Formats: sequence, C-alpha cells, structure tokens
Amino acid sequence: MSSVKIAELSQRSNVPVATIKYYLRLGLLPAGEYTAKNQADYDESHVSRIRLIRSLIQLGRMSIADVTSVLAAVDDESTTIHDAFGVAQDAMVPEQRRDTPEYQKAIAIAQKFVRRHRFKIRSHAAVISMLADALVALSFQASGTLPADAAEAYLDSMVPHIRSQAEFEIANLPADDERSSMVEYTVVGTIGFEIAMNAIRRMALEHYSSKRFGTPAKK
Amino acid sequence: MSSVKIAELSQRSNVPVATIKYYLRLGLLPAGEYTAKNQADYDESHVSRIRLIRSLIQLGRMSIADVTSVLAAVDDESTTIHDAFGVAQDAMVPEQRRDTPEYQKAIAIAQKFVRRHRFKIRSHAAVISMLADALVALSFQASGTLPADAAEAYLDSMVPHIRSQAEFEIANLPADDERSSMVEYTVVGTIGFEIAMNAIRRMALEHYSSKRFGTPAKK
DNA sequence: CATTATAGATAGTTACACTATCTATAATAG
DNA sequence: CTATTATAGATAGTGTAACTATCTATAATG
Repeated sequence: MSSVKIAELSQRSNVPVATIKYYLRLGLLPAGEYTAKNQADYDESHVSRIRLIRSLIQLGRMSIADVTSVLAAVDDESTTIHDAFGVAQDAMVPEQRRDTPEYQKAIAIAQKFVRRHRFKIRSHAAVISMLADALVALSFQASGTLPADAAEAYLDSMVPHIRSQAEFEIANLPADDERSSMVEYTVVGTIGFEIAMNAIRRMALEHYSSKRFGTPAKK
Repeated sequence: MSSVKIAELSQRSNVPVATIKYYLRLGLLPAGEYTAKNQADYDESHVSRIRLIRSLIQLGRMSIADVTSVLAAVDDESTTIHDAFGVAQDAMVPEQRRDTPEYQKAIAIAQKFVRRHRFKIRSHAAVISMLADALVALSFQASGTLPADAAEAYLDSMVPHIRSQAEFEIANLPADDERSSMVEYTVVGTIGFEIAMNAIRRMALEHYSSKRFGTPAKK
C-alpha cells in the first residue's frame, strides 16, 4: 500500500495543497490515516478521488454543491449503477429560470416527446427540463428561419440514431467489477463520453458545413 | 415599427432593466434610437438580441467575454455561415489547464483521431482540445475498469452515427435567408441542438440502463 | 405639476471557488 | 540534536465574474 503525504498527493493530481485541504474540509475527500495529530497518510484512492472531483468540476462544470451530492451517491452503498446515471445527469443540468410562459410550453413539449418515444425515465429527471431549455432557445431564434415545430420533427428524426448509440454504450459497460469503481466509472463516463461525443459532433458539423458552405480560400 | 421603451424590453425578455443597461454599457446590445438625451426607443431586434445573449450565457454557459466575441462575429458582415460554426463552437469550449503530460498525450490521440476520420476542420479548432480533455478524464477513471484505449475504439465506432446525424443537420439548414439571421440561427442552433441531443442521449442512456441494470421497485 | 421613467456614470453586492496565514506539532537533513 | 521543512486544522482573505443599486439630470405621463 503506497502511502503518500499531502505534498505528493498535490503533485500527482496537479492540485494545490491548499485546495486539497479545502476539499478535505468540505468532506469531498476522506481524511487520511493519522500517524500523529498533525500527520496523515494518503493513498491511491485519494489520488483518484481528487481526479474524480476535478473531472466533475472542470469537465462536468458542476458546482461544489453538485459534486457533493454526486460523491454522496458514489459513497452510498445502496447506489446502483443505474442510480449513478440519474445522479450524474441531474447534477449536470444547470439551474435556470423556469417560471416563464415560454418555458411552460416547452416543458409540455418535452414531456410529450418522452412519452412519444416511450423513454422509461424518472418522471422528474432533470433532462426533461434540459430539453425544454434547449427548445426555448431554439424557438426564440427559429422564428423567421424555421417553422416553430420543425425543430421538434428534426429531433424526432434523430432519436433512432441516438437510441442505438446509447444502447451500444450501455451494452458495453462491464458489470462484473466492484460497485464503487463501477459507479465512479459510470459517473465519469456519463460526463466524459458526452463531452467526447459533442466534440466529435462539432467536428462533423464543421466538416460538412465546410463542404456545403465552403471556405473559398478564407482571408 | 413597434418601438418600445426599456421597461417593456425588460418585460418581454425577462431580464431586469439594470442588466439590460449593463449589456448596453458593454456594447453587447446596440443603443436604441435617441429621441432625447435621456430617452431611447428599442425594437424587435433588441428583444431578439437579448434573447440571443441569454441563450449564449445560460444555455451555452459562455462567459461575457465569449459572448462578446460571438456577437462581434455575428455583427461582422464578412462572417459566413460556415465561420459561425467555428466561432460558436470555439466559444463553447471552456478554458482548462492543459500543461500536464496527460493532456499532451491526449491531444496527440485527439489529433490522430481527426486525421483518421479525415475531418476537415481548422487545425486549431478548440474541439480538438475538448476531445482531449474528455480523454484525460476517461483515462483517469478507466484504469481498472476498461483497457486504456477501449474508449478510443468506442469513439471510433460512434463516428459513422454522428457523421450521418451531422450531415443531415447541415443539409437541413435553409440557406436562402439574409446573412445575419442565418448566422444567428446557426449560433443558437449549434448550442441548442447540442443541448437537445445531449438531453435525448441522456434519456436513452437512462432508458437502457434501466433495462439492463433494472430498478427492482426502487425504495 | 406631481409622479414615474429614463440614460448614463459610478459604486456596491453576491456567489463561488479557492488561497493564504497562523499555530502547534512532527518529520528530516546535516 | 538542532535547524529547516512539512504538516493538520482553524480562520480569514482574495479574485473574478456577473450583475444590481444608487444617483443626477432630464423627460414623459396622467
């Protein structure tokens, strides 16, 4: 068991000592093993926990509060792999103002969307609000460019593609490891693959946009 | 020409007057038409500009600085639809620390990825860094769960799906409108559809995860 | 003509995520 | 065995970003 002191923990994770102490104080990072009242030993689990925290904050753009709730779920023995998806996803949906009439309309559309495609998800999953938020933004700008519900039809047409992607992604999750590392992987995977897919999608968009709208020897 | 005062502008956009003044001060929102030295009239274009700003900030999670650069591109007559993709995408990639050896390795993998799939994109497109960021996070957590480059193979397998999605998305963009509204739509669309797709993907993940890992009458 | 609503300048606020300092103690290097 | 360096933990301070509030001089409104 390789035990390290806080300085090495800091080096290995690229996180300042002061910040590690901060995470310890908040309980995001479990305390080390005390060898004296001002000495503690840390290990590999602390390194990977710090990396998990940083992934959630930087890649997942979560607040400390959200990280706290995700880690609580990770550490909770009763959290299943399936639960982990929900926890990670909900924490990744940012707070928005949702008291406008436009949003009310959009949430209804989003709920209809879920039913239409028979997605079996928690009825209060934050993704529903997330879809509604996107619809609100699209509807604002679409007027004059696209008919109001073209976006909806367009999204419908994407569903089969996305479904098969997701099905594949779930099917390829190993299921034989210990719970805690599986849950951690699920959380990071939910975030990491989403970012990766977005990056790839953006690459493809730029690629095809270049083909269609060309860049005739840009300035 | 429906001319409105700042109070109505505020109501219509759900943004406080003080905030609108703030955007005016920053130049994100063009000044209204002056009828006196302390009176100005605004119009529909101001309402939609405010909504654009809010979409970029809230949905796109951009900083004011990024919004500034996106709007500058939108207002620049020489910005083509194709340029708009790049501008919107780059502004949506958050700053990260990219001076670690892990990141250096990841960026090489990302560049190889782009070449392998023959994506014709700007060689310094921020998406490349974005993909690298995701790979770093995935590799940290994957150790012990998945072989290091399984993620890479997995992403490769997704590319055809994503390509056809993106191709469809580009093909369905109307191209006959005036430049400025097209560019605006492209910007908002880039963000809005990405969020919407992510939401749908999360729904699908939760759906299939439920099927595979089940929720046997959750507590 | 009293009230309310500006425009624009300036200053203040809030939230968040750290970061720094301090004290008492312990490891370590010469 | 001392001088230096490195803790743990408590407390306070910093920096940034995105607003938000106040103030003055005007102008619109009922």
